[in-house]
Amino acid sequence: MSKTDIGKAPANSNFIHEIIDRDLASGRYGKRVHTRFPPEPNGYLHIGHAKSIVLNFTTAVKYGGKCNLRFDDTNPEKEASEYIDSIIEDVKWLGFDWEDRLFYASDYFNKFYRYALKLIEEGKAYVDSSTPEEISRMRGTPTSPGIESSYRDRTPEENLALFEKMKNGEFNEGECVLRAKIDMKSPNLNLRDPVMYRIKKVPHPRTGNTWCIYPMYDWAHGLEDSIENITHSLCTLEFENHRPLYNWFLDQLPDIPHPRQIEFARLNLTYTVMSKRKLLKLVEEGYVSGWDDPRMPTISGLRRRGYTPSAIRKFCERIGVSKTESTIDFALLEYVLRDELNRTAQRRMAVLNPLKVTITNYPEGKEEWLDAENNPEDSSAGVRKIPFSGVLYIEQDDFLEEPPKKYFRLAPGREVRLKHAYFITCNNVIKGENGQVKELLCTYDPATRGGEAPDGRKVRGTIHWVSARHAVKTQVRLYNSLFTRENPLETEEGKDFTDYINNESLVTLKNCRIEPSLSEAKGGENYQFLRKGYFCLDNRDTNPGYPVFNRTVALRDTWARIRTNRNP
RNA sequence: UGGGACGUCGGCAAGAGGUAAGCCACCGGUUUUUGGUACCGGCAUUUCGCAGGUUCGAAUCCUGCCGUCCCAGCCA
Repeated sequence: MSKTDIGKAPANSNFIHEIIDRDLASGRYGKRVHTRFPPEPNGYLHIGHAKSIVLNFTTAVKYGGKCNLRFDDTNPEKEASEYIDSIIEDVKWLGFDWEDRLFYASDYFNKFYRYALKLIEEGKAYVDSSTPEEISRMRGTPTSPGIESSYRDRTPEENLALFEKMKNGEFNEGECVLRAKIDMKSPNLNLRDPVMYRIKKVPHPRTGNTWCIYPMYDWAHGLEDSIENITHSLCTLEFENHRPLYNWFLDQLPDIPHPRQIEFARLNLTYTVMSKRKLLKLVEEGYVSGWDDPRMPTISGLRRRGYTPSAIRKFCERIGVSKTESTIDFALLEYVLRDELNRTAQRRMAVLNPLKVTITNYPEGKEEWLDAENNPEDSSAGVRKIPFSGVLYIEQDDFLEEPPKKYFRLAPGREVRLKHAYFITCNNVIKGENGQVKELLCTYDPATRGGEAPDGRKVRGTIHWVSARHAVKTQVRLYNSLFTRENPLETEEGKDFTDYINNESLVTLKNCRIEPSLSEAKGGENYQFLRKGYFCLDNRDTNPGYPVFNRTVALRDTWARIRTNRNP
């Protein structure tokens, strides 16, 4: 799907769209649909966020509406502009356009403040001078009601004065908070006089030292939505319990728009973790090289790994939107990716674990340049020339001295096709001191140039190769799942998710050989290394003369499956 | 001894009283100069968490159970 297709094809309906359909029919929001993606800039975006981004933006497109990008920057302790920059980059990279609607909750701090004043004046909010511990204790538990603070009955005048002092920095952090006066006996803990403002004498990335009181999520979020005239505020399931509070705050301000909050299930994927806290731990404790480590489920990690924005979008549309907590099989993500790359990625030949092959009957010093199609799925991709000579490398896996049944590749006395080149037959095996295969002596059939035998004889196996003299030495990184468990959070006694990190999640091969055309590979482009998988240049670690490739995803490997099924 | 939500194939997910879509995974097979791709076939019928009930007819409606998740931040 190209960027211009966004929102045109998807539109698999879901329960949220049904709600919107009804709102549209009833004219509830003036026939408008306006959504928003509201990240907190306290970490990097991951594929779970992509689900929300895709949902919000494509929903807007489907209904001819708009979608804002809004930073929910209400907690300067955790937030940083580094994160703002990365989030902007990632949403853009995913292919979405918020036009001129990039907003920040912090831009509304003044409005929030004035609305708070209004609630105080109406006796609906009060300054509580209890300690955090007292407030926590008085909140009660899920099964027992809370008790009212002794400060709950302060007069509006008193509260106004106190709140003013809070704003002016006349109190220390933790000395007091502004609370909504709702119901300490509510079975919903969120309604037990929730905190609206707390004191934080911390500079804010955007407002600097202007404020030392910062609004809490519940107080801020509905107002942000209302100020931006959002119609449908989509969020994840854990905010379901907050919806009554979202509505309560807006009900106290009857003159401003009141969006509808709808909750959906967040994305979980097998063999990875998705919480910012856990991803941060992986980064900080060095389990991965950074937020953009290609093993990370972050947008930046997937990008570096070679995932395309369109594959991520397609994936997000495929998984559906519901309220059922679910875990998507990572294989589905890989399927969607392969499905795209198969159609778009040019083919190249690369030998990951080289085994030398000498063609004994090939004229000394001769070389020839053969035609190779760039993509059998797309003839417009054209052809390229690849060099052939008397000394080649093939994959170590593609030769077996004692081949098992159904093994179609090279073996002593056996003939195979070198893709795009010739049939070769293995005559001799040269071994090293430890008995390891060092080199193969083969003969080629000059009549099979291009890979077809004029006498019509067939070979079962076709393998890839590179010309030793022409090949470029390179590093290839094979990535596997970050964890060995489908659900790394399901831990045994005394263990945590980091105990299940897959020590084969990164396998670095330093002696690979690629066909010469690959030395012109560009970052951000995907190539299929024939019979191996899809790879892309690692822009960060590539050195002049020594390219580094990341394996984006392997090809399906039926032979590997046969093997494991045979001896499990 | 609370409140809010959710239970349809191994994983997602349609389904809205008329007799269980689709996709991934998995298993067979065909084609193939990639053991890739493509294509064909199989994969929920005493079956929709369980048990009752209503109905000519129930995954859909009613009742009661069971299971899972969320909530006691001055995080979002």
